[in-house]
Amino acid sequence: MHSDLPKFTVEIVMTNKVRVRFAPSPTGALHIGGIRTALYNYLFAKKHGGDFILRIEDTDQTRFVPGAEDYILGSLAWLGLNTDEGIAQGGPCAPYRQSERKDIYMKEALRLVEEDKAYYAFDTPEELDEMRERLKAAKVVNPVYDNVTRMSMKNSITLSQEEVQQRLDRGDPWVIRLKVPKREDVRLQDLVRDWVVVNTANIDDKILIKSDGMPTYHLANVVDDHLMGITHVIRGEEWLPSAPLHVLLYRFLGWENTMPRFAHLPLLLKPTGNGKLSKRDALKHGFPIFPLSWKDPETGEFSEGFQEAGYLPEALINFLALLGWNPGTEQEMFSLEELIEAFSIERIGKSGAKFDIEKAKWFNQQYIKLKPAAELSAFLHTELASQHIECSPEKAAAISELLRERITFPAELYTKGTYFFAAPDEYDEKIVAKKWNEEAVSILSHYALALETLEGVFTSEAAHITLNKVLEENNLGMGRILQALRLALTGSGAGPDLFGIMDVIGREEVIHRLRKAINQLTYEKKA
RNA sequence: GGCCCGUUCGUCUAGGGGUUAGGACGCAAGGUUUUCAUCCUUGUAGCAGGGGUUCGAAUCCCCUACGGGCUACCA
Repeated sequence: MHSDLPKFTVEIVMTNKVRVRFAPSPTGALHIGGIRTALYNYLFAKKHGGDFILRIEDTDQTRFVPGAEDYILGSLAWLGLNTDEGIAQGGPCAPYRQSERKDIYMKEALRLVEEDKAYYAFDTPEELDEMRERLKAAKVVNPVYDNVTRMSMKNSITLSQEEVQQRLDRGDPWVIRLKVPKREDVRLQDLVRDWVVVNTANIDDKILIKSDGMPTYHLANVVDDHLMGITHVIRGEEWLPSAPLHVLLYRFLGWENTMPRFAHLPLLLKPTGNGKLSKRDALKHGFPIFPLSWKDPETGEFSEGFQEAGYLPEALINFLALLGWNPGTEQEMFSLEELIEAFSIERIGKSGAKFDIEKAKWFNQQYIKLKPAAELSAFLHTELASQHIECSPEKAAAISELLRERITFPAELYTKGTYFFAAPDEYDEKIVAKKWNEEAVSILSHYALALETLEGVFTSEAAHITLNKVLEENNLGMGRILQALRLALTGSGAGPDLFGIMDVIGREEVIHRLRKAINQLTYEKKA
C-alpha cells in the first residue's frame, strides 16, 4: 500500500512514533501566539517520546521576509524548545523548507487531476472578480468558485480536452483546483473540540497549485504532514474552518487511513476588549509581543522582545503554558520538564484566552526569586561593565542578594540600585518633609562622627551597633531615625536592609553621604 | 451576509447532575519587617439570558444574545 512512498515515510508510519511539527511562515517575527503553538507541540512530542519538527512554510514568495527564518530559530533556541528535525539540522524528511519541495506538491496535484479529483482552471483574476460580482448581483449568498460556479468558468471541466491541451501548450497561466464533491458531510474528530462536521456545499474548489507553480498552504501541509509521518497536527483555531478540506485532501490522495489527528488550539485574545491579540495591543499596553526584539526590514519599525524586556524564558514558558491549558491540579509553577510530564491535549481549553501581562510579570518575579544568586550577580556585573561602572564581583553579589526579592526584572538590579554607586543628588521630598528634622540632623551628625572613629572592620553589624549606641546616648528608638538615615544614604524612603547597603558602599561613603545630606537638606530647608 | 467555534469572579482557570462553586493573578484589609518589597492571613468578585430533561442542573438538550475565527492564486 505504501509502495509509492519514500522508505523513511513508510518506516515512520509503521513505528507509530508521535511526530508533530511547528510550521511557521517566514513572514516576520514570531508572534507570542505562535510561540504557544510551538510550545504545545513540543510538550506533546516530548511527553510521548516523539519528534518535534520545524518546517518552514514559505510557499508565498511575495511575503518572504529576510531574517525571519533565523528569527524563528533564535526564538525557539532561547526558549529551549529544541527541534529534532528541521531546517537547521536536517533530518530524514529533508528538505524542510516547502519552497524546496515544489516538485513533490506538483506531482501529487497532477495525480489528483489525472484521477479526476482536481482540475486545471484558466480564469484570470479579472474573470474571477466578474464571477463574484455576477453572483453577488444574483443575490447568491456565498459567491465562491464551487461545484456550481465552476461549470460557468474556464477550466478543464468545461473546456474541451483539445482546448485545455492547447492552453497548456501555449503557456497560458493556470492553477489546479480541488474538485470538491457536491453536498457531502465531511467530519473529523478534533482532539480539543470533538466532532466537527462541515458539508462540502460550504467548501469551495480551493486552489492547490498557484499560477507560479507553488502549492497553497492546503496542499503543501497535507502532503508534507503525510510524507513526514506527522501523527498529530496541533495548530491555531484559525485553521479549524479549513480542516474538513484537509480531510478531503487526505481522502483524495489516498492517505486517509494514516491521516494525523487534529487539535485546534484556542486563540490568544486582546487583554481588553475583543479580538485576536495583535502587535497593536502590545504597543498600546506597553508589553512585548515577540519573543526576541525585531526590526522590520521593510518599515524599519523596531519592537522590543520579551527577552530584551527582561522576561526569563522559563517564566514566559510557564505563563504561556497556562494560557489555554491547565494541569487539573493547583500547581502554578512548572519547569519545562514538569510541563512535559503534566501536559495532555485533553486538558486544553476550548475558549480563547485574554493575554494578561500582569500574570506574566508575576511569573517573572517568581522565577527571579528562584534564580541562583551567582546568575543574578553575574548578570549585574556584566551589565555594569557595559555601562562602564566599576563594580567588583563581590559587590555585585552583595547587591543582588539585597535586591533579588524586590524586583520583577533583572534590569532592576541596577535601575533600583543606583545609590550603590553614587550618592543621591535628589531626595524624596515627601520623606524629607516627614522625617528630616532637627533631631534627625543631630543624630546623623553624631552617627557620622561615631563612624569616623570606629575601629575594626566595617560590617553591617558594626554599623548597626554603632547606630544603636548613638541612639541610646540620646534616648531615642531606631524608628525615629531610620527613615532619615535611609533618605540620606539613598535619597529614597524605600529599599532593602539599610545596614546591608552601608556594608556595600563602605564606611567612608556612608560618612560622606551623611555630611552631604546634612549640608544639602538643611540648606534647602532654610531656603 | 454565509460557514465553523466558543461563553464560570476584572483576567487565567477547576468543575464533567447533589460542592458553602475551588485555586492563581489583580485589587483591598490586617500581620511580620527599620521603610518599600517579599512573606503570611483574610476579604473582594463569577456560572450570558430563556426554555426544557430531571426529585435535583455551572454540569445534559434546544433557542436567543454576545464574542471569536474563516470566507484570497496569505498562511
